[in-house]
Amino acid sequence: MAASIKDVAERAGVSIGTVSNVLNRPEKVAATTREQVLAAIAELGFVRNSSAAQLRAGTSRSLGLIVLDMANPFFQDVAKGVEDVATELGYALMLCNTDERASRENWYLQVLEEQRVRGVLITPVSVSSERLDALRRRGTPTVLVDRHDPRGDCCSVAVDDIAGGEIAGAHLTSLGHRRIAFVTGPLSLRQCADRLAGLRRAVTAAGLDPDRAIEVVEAPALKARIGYEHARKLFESGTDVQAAFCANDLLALGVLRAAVSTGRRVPDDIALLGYDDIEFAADAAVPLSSVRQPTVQIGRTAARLLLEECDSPTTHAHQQVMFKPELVVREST
Amino acid sequence: MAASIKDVAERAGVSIGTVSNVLNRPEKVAATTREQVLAAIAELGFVRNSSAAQLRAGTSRSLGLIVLDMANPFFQDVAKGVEDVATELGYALMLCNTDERASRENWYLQVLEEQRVRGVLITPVSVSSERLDALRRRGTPTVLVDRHDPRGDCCSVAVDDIAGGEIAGAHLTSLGHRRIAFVTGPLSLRQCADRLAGLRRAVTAAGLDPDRAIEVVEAPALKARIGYEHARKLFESGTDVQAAFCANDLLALGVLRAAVSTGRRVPDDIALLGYDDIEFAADAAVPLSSVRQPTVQIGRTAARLLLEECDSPTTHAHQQVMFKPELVVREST
DNA sequence: CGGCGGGCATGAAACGTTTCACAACCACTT
DNA sequence: AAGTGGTTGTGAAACGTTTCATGCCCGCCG
Repeated sequence: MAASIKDVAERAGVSIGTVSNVLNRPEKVAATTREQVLAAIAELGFVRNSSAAQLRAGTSRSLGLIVLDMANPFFQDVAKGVEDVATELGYALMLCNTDERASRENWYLQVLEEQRVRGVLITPVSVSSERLDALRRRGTPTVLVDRHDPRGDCCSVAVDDIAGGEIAGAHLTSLGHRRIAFVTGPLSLRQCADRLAGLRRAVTAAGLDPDRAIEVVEAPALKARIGYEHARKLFESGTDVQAAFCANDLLALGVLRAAVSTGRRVPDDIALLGYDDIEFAADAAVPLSSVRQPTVQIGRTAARLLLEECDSPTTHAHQQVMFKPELVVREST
Repeated sequence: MAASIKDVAERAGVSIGTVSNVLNRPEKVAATTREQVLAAIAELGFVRNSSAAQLRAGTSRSLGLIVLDMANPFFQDVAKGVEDVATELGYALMLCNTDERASRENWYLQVLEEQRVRGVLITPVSVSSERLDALRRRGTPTVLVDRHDPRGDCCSVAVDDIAGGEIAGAHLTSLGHRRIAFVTGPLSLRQCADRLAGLRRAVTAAGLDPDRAIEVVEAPALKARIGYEHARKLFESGTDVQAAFCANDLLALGVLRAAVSTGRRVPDDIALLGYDDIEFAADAAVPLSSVRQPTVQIGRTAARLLLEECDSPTTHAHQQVMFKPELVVREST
């Protein structure tokens, strides 16, 4: 069906090898020959078959990125960072969405390994994955994103959530707040637990008793709707909290809605601090203060670590990169 | 390096063909032989090389999806729909982000064609693309997403934006509003122009003069920040508009912020109607009424059309599917 | 007993590249 | 005239599958 390199060779009246050279090392072939070959390529609409190229080369020029949820702004930004670096270096990116399902993660790992991708960036569904270990064992470089590798047998890029919680707590206590709600998703998520730990540390450092200063509101998901419902219940209970620190911006936006709908003014009646600094945080009805993670940079760094390992697998030493988050103050605190 | 089918064959003491049969038609192989082969596969950690399989088969089991911007919730939902259908049928998805740059679009089209993907779903950067036409001419099925193909030589799935504008206009006029602001992105975008056309039609149908009833506020981008700035200017000018229809939800959220910050009450002082019904619309400080597009269904439909064309290229007839949007009323109107 | 058919396994060809050792040619130098 | 070196081009092998014609073995029927 499609024209092959052989058809091009015949048409241009040269050998197959020469066509291949025009494609891969044009400077090695005489200008006139090259012209003829290029003309033949154009006439036939030839497009290189990368399966054949890969088969022969034994390696592809593509990366896999497996994330938990592409609807999550965090992963979008990470993906953007990865994509930037990848396209810059001529790698194609296979973007894979697990929806937090282990079965899909395994399926994608299988597909990527069959495709012989050069490397894989992944935020695994659970801490340990047999298939992932197998992939690594067989020699495909792997980088963990937003996860820390306890065993140090691959690179990882994460953000220090304890530090993030601490920054948040320091900010709120320095504004004089003595009763702080921590609105969070399931504390079984490391992220949430760490942010709480950091908050407690900061509150303690400010000379308060964390058990009395912090009121934990644990919600079942990190969504705006859920934040709204829980905050509403909290407000209607006649709470005395002066500030709410939320485990992510969506929760915070939900809390903001609850505040507006119960007639509270932000930040006068209640201060509000989010986490992630999603793009929309700055444009909320009351622009939201937030703890920003360097998401795009996480992606870029992860991609660079991966490609470094691909390029020099022997000299490469695994690194555990840990970024520090940063406070962005707007009108809600 | 990696174990090949040949290694497996040796280890299991069978021929290469038999291993291939175990992989592809297990029922054709005697149970005991199959066991041995499977054992050998497990021991060696064999993973099929899909480049070789593809090369031989001449066709791959993957699709390409090229979108303008993965940060846009519209495309996220579309992608989800496509992914659902694709994985269900065992196809892998290559997700490609052009960032609205033609150069990237061309690069991705090249990569996808080299990979011999089975088909391509695309929202092209511009109306006509030489590379895209070439791809189609060479026999790769193509479906346009959120675009209408004027020439009818491929399938397309889009949404009727004129109808959307009309629904919006009918809703607002039925609420008694006589002066309506249309806050929009560049009118050079078909989407925006169509929605305005629909709005004018509805206003006319309500017995009003569209030139006097509608105040067009054309902003340079469909972003919350921009919506805030333009709405603020509008409000401070002492306008008499009673309602604002926004070309997308992000603009509407910006307008909401402007309303809140200038002390206007929504919907009493000003009614607000968005477009797209992004997930967050329901959880804004004032839950936003919006015109919903069936995004996930667009993705599913597009994928199904594509796979249908792949499966029966001869009998397939191109279809131009056009969905109608739907009004979702919440508290902002 | 001879022949036949079904169930399984085999071996080789083919897919479209890349790569590499080698050949052909030319221009110089000795 | 022979040798040297450099520039271009050639042809065949190899990559790991799938597929298909072929062959083998066994049991059954006549």
